[in-house]
Amino acid sequence: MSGNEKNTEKLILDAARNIFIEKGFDGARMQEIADTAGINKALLHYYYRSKDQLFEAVFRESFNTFSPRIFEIMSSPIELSQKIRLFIDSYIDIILENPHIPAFVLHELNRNPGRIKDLMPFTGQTAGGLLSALSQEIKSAGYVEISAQQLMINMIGLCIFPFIGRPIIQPILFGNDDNRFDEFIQSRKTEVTKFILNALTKK
Amino acid sequence: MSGNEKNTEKLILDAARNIFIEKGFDGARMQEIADTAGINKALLHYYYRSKDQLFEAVFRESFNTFSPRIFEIMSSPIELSQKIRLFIDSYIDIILENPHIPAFVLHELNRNPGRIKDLMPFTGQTAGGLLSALSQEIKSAGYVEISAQQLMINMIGLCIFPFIGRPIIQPILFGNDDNRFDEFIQSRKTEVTKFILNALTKK
DNA sequence: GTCTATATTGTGATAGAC
DNA sequence: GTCTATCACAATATAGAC
Repeated sequence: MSGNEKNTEKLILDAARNIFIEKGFDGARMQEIADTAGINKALLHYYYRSKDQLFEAVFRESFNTFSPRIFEIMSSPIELSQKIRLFIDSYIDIILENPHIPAFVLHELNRNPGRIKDLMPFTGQTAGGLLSALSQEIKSAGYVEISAQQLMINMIGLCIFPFIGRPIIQPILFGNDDNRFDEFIQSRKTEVTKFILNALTKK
Repeated sequence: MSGNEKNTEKLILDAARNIFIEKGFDGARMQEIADTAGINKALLHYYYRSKDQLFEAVFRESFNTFSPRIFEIMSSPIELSQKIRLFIDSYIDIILENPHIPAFVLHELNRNPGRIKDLMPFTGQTAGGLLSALSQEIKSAGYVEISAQQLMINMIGLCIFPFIGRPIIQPILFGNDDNRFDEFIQSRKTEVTKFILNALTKK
């Protein structure tokens, strides 16, 4: 344990995060991670025995960027319409800070669906309770009939999709203009919130 | 050109499609494609000079599974509410027939965003006209104020997300039970259509 | 802890016989 | 058109000096 250990480990993790998230596990190269971190391959293997272990660290971290906050907000004791506003707002904020993580996590889970089981002990238990609670809140609020599952998927999908789909959305809908896409994203918080709340309101 | 050429080419393309869509470009191996096709690597390179060219064929095909149909439906001269119903219905049908293509195409476009330009000559031109037409239809129908872009993204996102997110959605929301997820997807057509039409209706 | 050098295996691609 | 054999290089991982 020399004085540089913590620092080097952070350099490695930062580099690994960038490379893995950009290229995925299969596209990432240990050499490139080492170069980005400003060290050599051997030192990578000194800190993390294998590419798999290094990836595992990055993937876990990425996964946890999103899930805890979701559960936290959805289980807070506030009125449903406010909860939805807060959820959309916070969720899009988190994505804006980590715009490439959703595509990364979803791709890696599709590549290896079994991986989710390692991350579930927390996630799985909490979900059941949250959903039945949400289901009650929907009824109490006098909203239209919709299952808690459908509503959750709608909310998350509406927030995430523009980012996952950016490489196809931007060129087709906004041309090469980054600014027009950014404006689109900026207005998304308001637009998605309006859209969802209106969809839930009886006529 | 022997009698088997067409047949072999189809074997190769079928195998390549399966492997590339399952594992992505970086995860796919020419050896595995050859094995799946029941031939050897050399023959792969005889039909497609390189892995890139073989991938290109598969990717183009996958991309075109979705985009033409979208434009076709959205430019058909029917009433907007019917158009939306038809769109959701057809779009989810297409995904059900090719459930892994959306994740595949979006991942490969994120891995190499420049690639979209090769596929745009058709796509790009048509989009502009469709969007301004859609914008008019939204106003004429007396719906809430929403841009054509926001509406399109909402419709596509609500259809696609459950499939891209399946590896995380199913375990968390429905446990290991495939049937409960299938039921969920089955009801999605109706649910998404209701959700969107209600969101568009003034109160 | 960090480096250089190297072992070992994997992988895309081609040569050449049939 | 199809095969076997092989090349050339890329990539993960380790050995061993400092």
